[in-house]
Amino acid sequence: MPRINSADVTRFADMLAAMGAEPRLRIVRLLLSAHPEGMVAGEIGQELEIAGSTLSHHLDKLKNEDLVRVQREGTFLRYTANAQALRELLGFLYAECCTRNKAVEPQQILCCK
Amino acid sequence: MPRINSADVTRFADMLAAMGAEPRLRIVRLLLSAHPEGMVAGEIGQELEIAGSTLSHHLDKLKNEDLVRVQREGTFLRYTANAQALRELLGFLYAECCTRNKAVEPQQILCCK
DNA sequence: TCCATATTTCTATTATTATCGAACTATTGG
DNA sequence: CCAATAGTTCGATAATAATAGAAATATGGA
Repeated sequence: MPRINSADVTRFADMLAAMGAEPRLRIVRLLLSAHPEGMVAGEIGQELEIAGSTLSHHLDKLKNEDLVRVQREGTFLRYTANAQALRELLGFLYAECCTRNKAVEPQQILCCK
Repeated sequence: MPRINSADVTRFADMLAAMGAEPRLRIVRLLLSAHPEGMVAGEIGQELEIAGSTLSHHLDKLKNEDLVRVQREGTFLRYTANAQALRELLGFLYAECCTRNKAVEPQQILCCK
């Protein structure tokens, strides 16, 4: 069981905050649904009807927490969800709720049939 | 697999936002570590060194998202983590990452050995 | 080089959030 | 009823975040 230190808590809080805004949660969902190809910024904005500059700001937040990755494709920028980061976040929450304590039984979660 | 609608996304975003502040994430962690007994407000504030009025504000946010429950014990108020709400949040994230899409393999998470 | 397109960065505005002392409310015990 | 204790609500301030139009930057192609 990994040891969780103060810096980890700060980091996971930041990740949760990044996902804790409706436009950004929608962005992450959309990128997951398009995983692993991801989507270029314009497609995301069109799909979610977010103004370009606003979208850019949200993508920047997600990028700062390493929840999404970006790579240039000519004049486009392609964003993808970072599965590893999401894995770590889920692992943290599981450790907190299911492993470290007995608040939530693992088998009560969807994935653990 | 449960169908996720727009209202769900809003609700989960709000829950993530509630956990996405370091003081509140610490509160939830603390309450989970004391689960299922929970802790009275004063103990939480003492442990985390948060001023009373500030703590009250954070507990209110968590309560609004139903992430914690409260009950009076004489002159004390005892707060407990709401395991069911956490279960739903974890289930949602799992569905998004592992089930609905293939971004994160279930067995890569701690709980699914 | 110049143009068109994609996206970001800048700038400003508005809205939300965090913090905490002070005042208030609730409960128990005398 | 009064005092003591626990906790919340109020009020003010400061900090952070969201939004979006306009200007700037980056890329590729004519």
